[in-house]
This record gives sequence, C-alpha cells and structure tokens, in this order.
Amino acid sequence: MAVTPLEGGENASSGKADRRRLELAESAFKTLGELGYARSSLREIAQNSEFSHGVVHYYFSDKIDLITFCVRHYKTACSRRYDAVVDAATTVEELTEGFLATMGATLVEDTGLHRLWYDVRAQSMFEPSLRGDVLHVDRLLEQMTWRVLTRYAELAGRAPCVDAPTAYALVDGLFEQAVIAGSVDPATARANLTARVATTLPLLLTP
Amino acid sequence: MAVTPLEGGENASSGKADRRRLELAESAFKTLGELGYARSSLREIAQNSEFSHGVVHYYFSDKIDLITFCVRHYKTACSRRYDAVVDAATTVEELTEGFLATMGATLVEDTGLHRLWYDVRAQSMFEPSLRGDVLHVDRLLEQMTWRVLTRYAELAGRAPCVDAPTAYALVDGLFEQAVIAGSVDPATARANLTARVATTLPLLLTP
DNA sequence: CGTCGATCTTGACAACTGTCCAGAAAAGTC
DNA sequence: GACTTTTCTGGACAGTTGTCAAGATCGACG
Repeated sequence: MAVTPLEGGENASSGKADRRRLELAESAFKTLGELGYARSSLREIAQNSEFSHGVVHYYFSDKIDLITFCVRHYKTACSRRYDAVVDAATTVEELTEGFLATMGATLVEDTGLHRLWYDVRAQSMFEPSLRGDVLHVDRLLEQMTWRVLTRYAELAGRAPCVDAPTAYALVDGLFEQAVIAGSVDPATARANLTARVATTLPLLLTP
Repeated sequence: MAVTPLEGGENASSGKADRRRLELAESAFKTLGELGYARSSLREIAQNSEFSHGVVHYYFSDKIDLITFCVRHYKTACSRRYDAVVDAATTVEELTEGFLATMGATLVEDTGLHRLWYDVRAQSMFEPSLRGDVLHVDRLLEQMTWRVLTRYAELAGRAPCVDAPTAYALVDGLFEQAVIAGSVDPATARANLTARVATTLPLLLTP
C-alpha cells in the first residue's frame, strides 16, 4: 500500500509525489477556472489531464482536498504579483502606473483563477471545511494590498488613513466587480477598474 | 392543460398563480440561504414547503427560473431598506447612525439572503443564464448605495468624489467581507463592518 | 529474470440530480 | 350531481456524481 502520497500534507517536498500533485492541480485548475467549483467533476478534471479519474484519490483524499490545494497554490503565487513593482518603484507615479498595469493584466490574463477564487470564497460560507484555506488566502491578499498601500504612502510622504482589512476589502470590492463585469466585456472592465482604483488610492491616505 | 402559470413571466399579477409562486419562492429561499445555490436540490426545497417536488415545474420552468425569481424578489425588497433612513435624516450624524445601524442589522438578520446573493453572483460568472438577473440586482444595489451617499453629501454640504459604480463596489467590498466573516463570528463581523464603513464614508466626499 | 512495491486503470457502487408524465385530487362550472 | 379544468402527487427516467477496490502496469532492485 502506498501511504506516502497522502501523508505529505504538512511539508510539501516528497519529490515525485508532489510533482504529480502539482500536475494534477494544474489540470484541475484549468477545469475549475472554466466551470467553477460545483460543476467541475473529478472525471472532467481527469479528462483534462493525462490520467484517469481514479488517480485523483491516490494523491488527494477528497475533492475538497484537491480544490483547496489548487486555490492555495495558485493564489499564493498570485499574492506576490506586485512585489516587483513595489520594490522597483521610486516615485508615486511609478508605483501607481505599475500597480494599475499589473492589476489590469492579471484581470484579463488570470480570469479563471480569479473566478475560481471568488467562487470558492462564496462556497466557504456554506461549506465550513473550506473556511480555513479561504481565511488563509484572504490574509495573504490583505497583506499584499497592504504592502502596496504602505509603499504608496511612503512614496507620497503621507500615511494610510485606513487599516489593512479595510484597504483590502475596498480594493477587492473594485476588483471583484471587474471580474464579474469582465465575464461580459473584459476590455471595458479593465479600463473601468484601473480608472476606479486610480481614483480610490489617493483617498486612502491622510490629507 | 394549464398554461397560465408559466406564462405570467412578464407582468407579475395572475393572482392565485403568483401567490403560489411566492409561496414556493419563500420555501426555496429558506433552503437556498442555508445550503447555497449548488447544494439546494428541488426535492430539498419542496420538502421545506408543503408541496411535493413535482409542483416546482408547474410554476417554474426551470431550477434557474425559481432561483432567479427568488433572488430578484428578495433583493429588490432589500435594495429599499435604507429609504426610510435617507428620507428621515436631517443631519449627517443622523444619517450615519441610521445607515450603520440598519446595515449592521441586515448583516445579522438577513444572513441567508446575503450569502445566497454572493453565491449566485459568483455562479453568474460561469452560468451566463444568470447574468441578466445578477446585473439587474447589481444596478439596484448601486442605486441604493448612491441614494445614501448623495444624501450624505448633501447633508454635509459637500459632493461625492467617486461615481456610483465605484461607491457601490467599495461599500459592497466591505459588506461582503463582513458576510464571510460573519459565518464564523457574526457579532465581531458586525462591529468591524460598522467601524470600517464609518471610516470610509467621509473619504468618499470632496474635502 | 523474478519479485515486490508503487502507481495507475477500469469498472462498479450507491446516492443523487433535474425533468417529465400519467393519473389522483381539488376546484370550478353548468 | 356530472362535467371540465386546474392543481398537485408520486414514481420513473436517464444522467451524473464522489468514492472505492480489485487487478493491470510499471520500475527498481536483488
């Protein structure tokens, strides 16, 4: 019996098994981004990979296990997307421009990821077993937003006038609306998003 | 053959049939608020009503038809919740206090409705047939937010510095975070929500 | 080459889903 | 009361789902 694959939950470095897990997650992610949480069946996910549907239960204990792994993996990477911009910017204008460009880019490029995220987050309201991972990712995104805002404030020589959870909720509200609107018209959604975030950012600093 | 019930889609006043529809929707709403869109089966919904599962297809053409009817009905009422406060308030303090109190109340009282709404809105990203109704409700909520904000600005003798879609997205971002957090700890979620909205509102006016 | 464990496939399982329909029940009409 | 129409029931249908397990396949090692 093979126990190793399922036991690697805590630290992620069993080597071969973890590579398979990632491979599976990659295929699952493709399906999940298109169909969403509820409509993605394990058979459909497996069909978009090079494996059969049974192998999922060899590397993941559960459907939820697979999906949370997916969300965690991709959204963790996602939460680092602005790091380069934050580090490189030396003026407010540079930071603003870089931030808005990156944000607009991920809106249209990683649409599937964002859809899946908002879907899973909504599901977590009904499915308690999702809440842990959702909370974890939410904190990552909050920190991401906060890194941008504090750097923005620093470069402007001012201070944020809202705390991290508030800043995140506000910006995320704009972003979610853009993801939803982007399902119909991505280009307009992107333009609106950047314009609205550009309007909002200055409001988050003390005068 | 009975054609009447299904044909009443456009104008809603066939009398008896519409009362049944509302009755069904009421039961459906109860189930939907607890289980969410995906996990609510028609049998489960019917079991929470006084009818059998077959009757749903007599008054609704579809599962989606029932759910969108539900969301539309309840969220339309919801979008009028602040009207009294807006009309009655004569000072900024009155409006703020009334608005925050009502908002906090609906957060904990109508939790099911808000959960269902965010769920359905997320599903609309994957299910195009939901988008029409979601867009419609979204506009209602945007107007609702805008009515509050313009009155707030008027009483303050200032002007809003963001447009209606931006204002709605920002406030809704705070509210959605509160609904999610409220799944774990409603009281704290409510306290945080009112505090954060109180911080945010003044930022939406020109200095 | 043969053995053994890890890995994967395939098919089966029981449960559940939305939808439809034949007929029971109820309501309305003369 | 006899009829027609509306309303409702309960079961059947075909499909899908997550899960599991028995066996095929593979690869490494002695």
